[in-house]
Amino acid sequence: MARKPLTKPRKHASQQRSRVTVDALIEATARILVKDGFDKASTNRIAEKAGVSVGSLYQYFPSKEALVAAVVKRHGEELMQVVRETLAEVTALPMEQAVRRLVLAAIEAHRIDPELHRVLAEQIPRTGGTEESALLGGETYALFRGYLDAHRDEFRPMDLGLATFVCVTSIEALTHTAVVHHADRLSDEAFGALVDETTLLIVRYLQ
Amino acid sequence: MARKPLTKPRKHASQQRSRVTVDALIEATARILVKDGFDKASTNRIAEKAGVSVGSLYQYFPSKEALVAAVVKRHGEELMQVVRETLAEVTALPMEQAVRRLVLAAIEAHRIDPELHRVLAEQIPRTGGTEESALLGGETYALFRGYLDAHRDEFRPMDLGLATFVCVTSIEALTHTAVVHHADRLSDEAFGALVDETTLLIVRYLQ
Amino acid sequence: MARKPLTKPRKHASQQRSRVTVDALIEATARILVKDGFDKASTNRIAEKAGVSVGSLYQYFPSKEALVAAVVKRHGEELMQVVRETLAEVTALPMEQAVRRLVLAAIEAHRIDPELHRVLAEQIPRTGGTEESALLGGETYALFRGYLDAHRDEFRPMDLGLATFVCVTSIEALTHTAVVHHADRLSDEAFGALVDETTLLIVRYLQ
Amino acid sequence: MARKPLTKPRKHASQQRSRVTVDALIEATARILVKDGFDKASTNRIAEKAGVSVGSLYQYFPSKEALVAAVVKRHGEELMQVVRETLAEVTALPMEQAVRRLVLAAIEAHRIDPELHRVLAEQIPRTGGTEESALLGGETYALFRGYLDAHRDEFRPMDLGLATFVCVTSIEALTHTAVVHHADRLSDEAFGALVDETTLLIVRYLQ
DNA sequence: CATGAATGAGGGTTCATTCAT
DNA sequence: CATGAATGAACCCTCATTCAT
Repeated sequence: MARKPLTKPRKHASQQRSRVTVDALIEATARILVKDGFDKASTNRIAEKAGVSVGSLYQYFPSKEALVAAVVKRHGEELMQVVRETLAEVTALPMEQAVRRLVLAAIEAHRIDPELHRVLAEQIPRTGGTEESALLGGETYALFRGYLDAHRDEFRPMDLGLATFVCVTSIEALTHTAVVHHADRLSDEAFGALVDETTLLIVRYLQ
Repeated sequence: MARKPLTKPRKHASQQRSRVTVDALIEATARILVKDGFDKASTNRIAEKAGVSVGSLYQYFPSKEALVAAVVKRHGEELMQVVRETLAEVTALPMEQAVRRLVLAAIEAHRIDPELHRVLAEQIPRTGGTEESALLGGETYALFRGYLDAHRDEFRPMDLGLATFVCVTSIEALTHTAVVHHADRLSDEAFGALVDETTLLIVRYLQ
Repeated sequence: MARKPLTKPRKHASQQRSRVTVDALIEATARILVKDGFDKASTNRIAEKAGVSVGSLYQYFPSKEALVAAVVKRHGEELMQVVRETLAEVTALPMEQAVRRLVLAAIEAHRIDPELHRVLAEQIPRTGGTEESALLGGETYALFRGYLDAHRDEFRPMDLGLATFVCVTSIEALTHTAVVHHADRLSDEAFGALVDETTLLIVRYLQ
Repeated sequence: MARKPLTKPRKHASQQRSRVTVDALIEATARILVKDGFDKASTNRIAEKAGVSVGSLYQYFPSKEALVAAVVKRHGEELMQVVRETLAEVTALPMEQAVRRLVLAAIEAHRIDPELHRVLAEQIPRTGGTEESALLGGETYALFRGYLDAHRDEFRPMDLGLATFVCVTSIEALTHTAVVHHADRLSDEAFGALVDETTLLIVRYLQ
C-alpha cells in the first residue's frame, strides 16, 4: 500500500548471488523499459523476466523508482566511460582533431543502447532534483571545461563555463537527435557529414 | 475487440458552451501535467479541476491520450506562432541580426510556459511516428531552410538540409536547456551572454 | 492494442490455498448470478462475497467472462455426471423403463441448482460458437444417439440423428420448463404425471 | 442518476408524430439488440439510430427496460398473430393435418425475425414475474388447449392442461432450436423431415 | 533470504438518466 | 415537446507493495 519514493538500492550486494540477482533485475528493467515503456513496466513483469520473485526484487530495491534509477545510473556510467576515455586520449591533440574525436565519441556513446537511451531520456519521470538529463552527469561538463582550460591559448578569449555549456549541449543534442531519432534514415556517409559539420560548428565557435 | 488509441478530439465543439468546456479541459490537463506529471494525471482529476464531470471529458475527448495530444497541439501552435512571426520579420535582415532575432525568439517561445514545455518534452509518451519532440513540428525546419535558401549567397556552400538540422537542433537545445533547466540560476546578463554566444555559434558556422 | 476476451482460467490452481480460493470465487459468482443476474454481477462484489480481493480474482481469472465460463463449466459437468451415469445404467433396460429413467435423470439434473440453471440458460451471453445452450454439451446427443443405435431393432426405422434431436430437445425442454419455471406450482403427483406423459411422448414416438 | 425500473410506455402516443417516433425507437432498439446484444445497446445509440434525441426517447419510455419490453411485446404480438390465425384455420381439420399446420406455423413464427427472437429469448433479463419466455404468452396455451378440448373425442383420455403443456413446449423447443440455432445448417428437406417427425411426435402422443 | 499469493487503492471509461435551453 | 450537453455512480481491471510461509 504505502508508496514511499525511495531511490537508493537497499543493500550493497556484497555477496556474489546478490550481485547476480541485482544485475539481472537491472538488465530486465532496461529490456522491459525498452520494449514496453515506463508505464507498462510492472515490477511483477520485471521480476519474472529477471527470473526472480517480486519479493526478491523488493529485497534489493525499495521501489520501482529505485530500480529505474539504477538503470539510469548504469547506463550513465557506461556513457561516462566513453566520455572519460576519449577526453583522456584527446588532451594532447590539436583542437580540430580533438573535437572530431569527441563528436565521434558522443555518437559512440549514444549507440551503446540507443533504444534504452531514448526511453530514459524521454519518459523517465525525473526522479532527482536538477538533473542534467541525468544521463550526462555534471562530470562531462567538468571534463570538457578542463580541456578548454588546458588549451585556453588556442582559442579566443571566452567565458569558459558558458563555452562549455554551448559546446556540450550542442554536441549532445546533435548526436542524440541523429542517433536516437534518425539512425535508420541516415547512411554512413550522412553520419560522416554530420560529424564534419558538428566539428566545424564547434571549432569555428571556439577559434 | 480491438480498441484503437484515438487521438482526435471527438467533436469540433462548435457551440459556445462546448468551446469553453473544451478549453477548460485542455487548460486543466496542462496544469495537472505540470503539477503531477503524466502518470499521476488522472482523467477524474482533470475533469474535477476543469469543473466538469468525467462524462463531459469523454464527450469531447475519446481518451486520456487525446486530451494530452490536444495540450501538445495547443502548446505547439503557440510555439509555432512565435517562430513563424519571427522568421517573417527576419527575412530582410542581415544574417547576424537575423540569427540573433531567431535565438531570442526561441527563448521567448520556451518561456511561454516553460514548466509545461518541460513535461511535454520529457514525459509524454510519443504518440505519433517519428515526431521531432512533436513540439517542433517539421515546419520549423522548413521555414529555417527557406531562410537559408533565400540567403544562400551570404553563406559558404553547404548542404542545406544538413545545415538546417545543425542550426535548428543547436538553437533548440541551447535555449531549451537554458530556459527549462537553468532559468532560475541565470541572470539577465547571463541570458544576454548566452544569446551572444549562440548567435556567434550559428553565424560562424554558416559563414 | 487488441484485448481478446480470454475465457480460460489463468493458472491451474494446483496448490491447496489456490484451489480453495478458486472454488470460493466460482461459488460466489454462481450465487451472485442467481441473486442479481449477469449484468449486476460485478467483479468487486464477487470478490467480496468470495472473501478475497479483486486482485486475487484477477490472479485466477483473466476476466469476468472467464469466471462465468468457469461457473458454466462446473454446472455443465455436474449435469453431465448425472446424464452419463444414467445412460450407463440404462443400456440394458427395455425401452420404456429406459426412457422413464432418462426423464427422471433430466429432472434430477435440472434440480441440482435450478436457479443457477435458469440464469445460465437465460442470460449468459453465449460465449462460444454454436453452443447448444452450452449446458447440454454435444455429449448428451452422442450418448443418446448411442443408446438409440444399440437398440435400433426395438424401434421403427428412422433417421438416428433427427430422432436424437427430437428426443433430447423435447425431454430437455419439458423437464427444464417444469423444474425451472413451474417447480413451485407443481405437486409431486403433478411431477409424476409429467414423467408419465413425457415417457409416453418419447416411447410412442420411437416405436 | 436515479434508475427506477419502470416498464410501461409513458404515453399512449395518440398523435401521429408520436406514433412514428415510438415505432422508430422500438425498431432501432430491435436492430441494435440484434447487432450488439443487450449489454452494448445503449440508450444514446438507440436514440441516434432512431433519429431522435435521448431526451425524446425518455419522453416516450421511462427506462431502457421499458423500451426493451416494448420490443418484446411487439415481437410477441407478431408471433401471436401467426399462432392465432393458424389455430383458427385449423379448427376444422383432422388432427394430423392440424398438427402439421401448427408445426409449420411455429416455424414460420420463429422465422419472422430469428435473430431478434434469439436475443430476446437468450439475453433479456426477464423483467416481469413468471413469464413463459414472455414471447409465448399464456394465450398460446389457451388456444391450443381450446383445440384439444374441441377435438377431445379424437384423442385418448388425458389431462388437458398437461397435454397442452407437453405439446406446446415440445413444438416450441423443436422449432425454436431448429430455426434459431441450426437454420444455416439445415436444408429444406431437413426442415421437411423435422416437420414430419415433430408432427409424428405430437400425433402419436395425443392418439 | 526467497517466494508468490494476496491486497486494494485507484485508473480509464461507459452509459442511463436529467434538465436547461 | 425536442434537444443533447452534462452528470457521476459504477464497472472492469492493473500494479506497487506486503507478508505469511
